[in-house]
Amino acid sequence: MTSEQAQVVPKNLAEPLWGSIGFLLSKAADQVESQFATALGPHGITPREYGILTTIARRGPQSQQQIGSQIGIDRTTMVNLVDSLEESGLVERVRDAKDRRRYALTLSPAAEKLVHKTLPVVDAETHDQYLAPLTAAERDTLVDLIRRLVAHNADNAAR
Amino acid sequence: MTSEQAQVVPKNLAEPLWGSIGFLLSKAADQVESQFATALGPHGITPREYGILTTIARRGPQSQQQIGSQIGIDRTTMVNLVDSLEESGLVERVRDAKDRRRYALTLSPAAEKLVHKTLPVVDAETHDQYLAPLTAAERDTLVDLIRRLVAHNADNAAR
DNA sequence: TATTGTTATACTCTATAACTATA
DNA sequence: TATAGTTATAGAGTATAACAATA
Repeated sequence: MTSEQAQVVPKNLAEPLWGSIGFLLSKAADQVESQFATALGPHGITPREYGILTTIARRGPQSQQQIGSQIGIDRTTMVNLVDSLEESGLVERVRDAKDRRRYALTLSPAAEKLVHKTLPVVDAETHDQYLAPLTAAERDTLVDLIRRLVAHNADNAAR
Repeated sequence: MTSEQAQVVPKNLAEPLWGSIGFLLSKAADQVESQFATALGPHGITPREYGILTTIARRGPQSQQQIGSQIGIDRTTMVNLVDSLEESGLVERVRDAKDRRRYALTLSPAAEKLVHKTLPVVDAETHDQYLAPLTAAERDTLVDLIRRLVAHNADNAAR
């Protein structure tokens, strides 16, 4: 997989790049995001907005840049996303009293309910569906392997 | 990972979404592509152009749409990519004699050399570096798990 | 009528630079 | 001087519609 091609793959999977870990990761990431976006659609948010909401829920009110840096979104891109969340009535831009340059992004009651009741179910269902072909042990293994890869390559990454 | 958050993760990895397989896959895919793009840069091609070249090399001359469908690139996007490869002298647009609507994209001698001598090395080095934290057995496991996921979700995928 | 490649167009995502208000 | 948020802008990547040549 790393270098050469003489790999035995299922018939319909005998595409040229099916031995490439990069191609596989890219495909898998696209699939998960697509399915997650479809599942989130009825609730009026996108996967990235989900990331913002859950980040606030777990870490408390934070500035836009703090949130963006945790989930890999530029501060200029955060502006539009927070605009959208604010228009949806899910997030409020509250000025940080200690530093009035920044906001303390806060979840609305509707967002609290969404994050703690609805979204965990959507998240679980989507992941269960996507990971269906794997056993519980295999799922744990997969997460462990990818987490180690991402951690190891986090520094070097150009990104 | 599938649903709940009470996961034990390394300190610096205790980000809100580090238990989400979708977030991890997305991060990993970004890292690999970034590193691969950096490695390919000196050779004048991008990861997607690499995909086109290797597809022609393995399956022989094909139409732009045939190639695009195998690596997930729209036919309108293929036009620009092939333009670029043609300007670089790596690919030639030869009319298919049996169906003059389509081309039989062909590798130039320079591309043949690149694909068979240079790129396998670049590919191997990039993957070895990215997969460094995993043992050989773990690498095989990873590819197997992701391949099964991608295959299983290929049909349902909205894309 | 249908299909391949093409062009024009638009939409999303992202990033850079410059501005404002605060520090 | 530096930082958080904002705006304008531009660049990738992608997708839709319409067209010419060919089937």
